[in-house]
Amino acid sequence: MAEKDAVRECIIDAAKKRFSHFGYAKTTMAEVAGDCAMSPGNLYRFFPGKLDIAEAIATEDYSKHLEHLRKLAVAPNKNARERLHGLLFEELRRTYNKLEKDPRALDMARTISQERPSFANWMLENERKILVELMQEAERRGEFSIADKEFTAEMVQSATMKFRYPQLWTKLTLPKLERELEGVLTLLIEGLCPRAAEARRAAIMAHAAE
Amino acid sequence: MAEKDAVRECIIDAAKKRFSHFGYAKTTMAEVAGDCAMSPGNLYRFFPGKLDIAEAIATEDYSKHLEHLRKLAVAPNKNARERLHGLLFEELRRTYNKLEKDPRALDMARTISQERPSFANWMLENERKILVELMQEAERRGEFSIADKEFTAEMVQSATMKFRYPQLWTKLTLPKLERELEGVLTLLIEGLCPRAAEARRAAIMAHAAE
DNA sequence: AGATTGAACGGTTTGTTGATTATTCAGAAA
DNA sequence: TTTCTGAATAATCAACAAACCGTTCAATCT
Repeated sequence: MAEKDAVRECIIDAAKKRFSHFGYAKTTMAEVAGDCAMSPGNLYRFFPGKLDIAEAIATEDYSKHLEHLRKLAVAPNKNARERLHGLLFEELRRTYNKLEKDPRALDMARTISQERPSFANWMLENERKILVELMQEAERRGEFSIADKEFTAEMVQSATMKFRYPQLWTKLTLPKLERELEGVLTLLIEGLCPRAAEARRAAIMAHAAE
Repeated sequence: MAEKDAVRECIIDAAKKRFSHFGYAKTTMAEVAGDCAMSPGNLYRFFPGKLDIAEAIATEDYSKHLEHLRKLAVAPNKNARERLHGLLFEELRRTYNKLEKDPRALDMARTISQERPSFANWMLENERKILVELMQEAERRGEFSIADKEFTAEMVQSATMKFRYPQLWTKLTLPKLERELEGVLTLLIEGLCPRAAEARRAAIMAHAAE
């Protein structure tokens, strides 16, 4: 079984290299098999298909990212706004940098989420869970008190959708995107009503004074 | 000159019928010219090109919509939240219905905003102006008091982007979209901070009592 | 038997050719 | 002269064939 895992790893490694160098579409199963000194047919004893290799690569990478996000969501030395800021900005920057460093990654990402909508959904769900964790932590600390956290998390995702899909960026630079995300974040935290903001500031000061 | 305008109108009418019946791509300039009893070459004395005919049709239709939105933005018998609600929901419903009634409209819309990004930009700008009007009216009535209205309008558009692009709806039904927009709207108005919502309610009651 | 191969199959992509169409413009019509 | 035409042009599209590639599986090897 350890042997089998090693072979899986070899396949993933070879595919990772070829996908990022030539792109998902331009990489053939025969090539990946060749890199691992096996026949194309044999790949199918380890993965159901080409897309599953890509999914495995994406999952591996994404899991690390998720753990990072989870830490940001409950960082002890930051208040709720700072934690949400950290979360959303980390996600924007990761996507932006990945895209800039390797434009081929976009093709692969698009193929996966087109062919396997459940995968894209799973990512959103994970991030939503982290948002819920953030809000629970905020409640524990008396920062926010949100009745339906799951629903609110969904709404936060909806409102920040623009920053998750590079197709919607239309040649915007990272600083412009960051400025816009900062604005949306402020709106989400404080709302449009001005007295709300005043009340919030008062609440923070009261909390700091005690 | 009145003569010329009549011919323009004839061309627009003929194109409108053909575009909505057969689609933008499947309609030829020769056909539109034939409908107006003229040669294809002659169309170019009235419009620089095919896309400009489509743009004229879209502009005409959109202008009516804009006027409607403008009325909603300053409706005297509604408070700021209701006006914003009316605005955003009207926009969502218009897009949804237009799309459901005539899926060909999407092709034309996509072609225009792909080939003429400035047109899509112009529409966003117009709607942003209306949002600013709404906020100015709100300030006049003591409902909101927003420092940088232009920027805030941009942020509201950013946060509600999902509801403006059918490509992002992924098989969602209108009721689901409306429920989601309602949630985002609440978030935008009240913010995540709970004391803000309380303060807002208090402010409304104080305003009603005076 | 279980693991592995590689030829065979069917679906997709690619490349090519012919037709269609937006646009132009020299000249006919008014 | 001004208005309009319709053939000419160049660009795009559609259709078809060939090549390619993911996937399967009967045959081979260990």
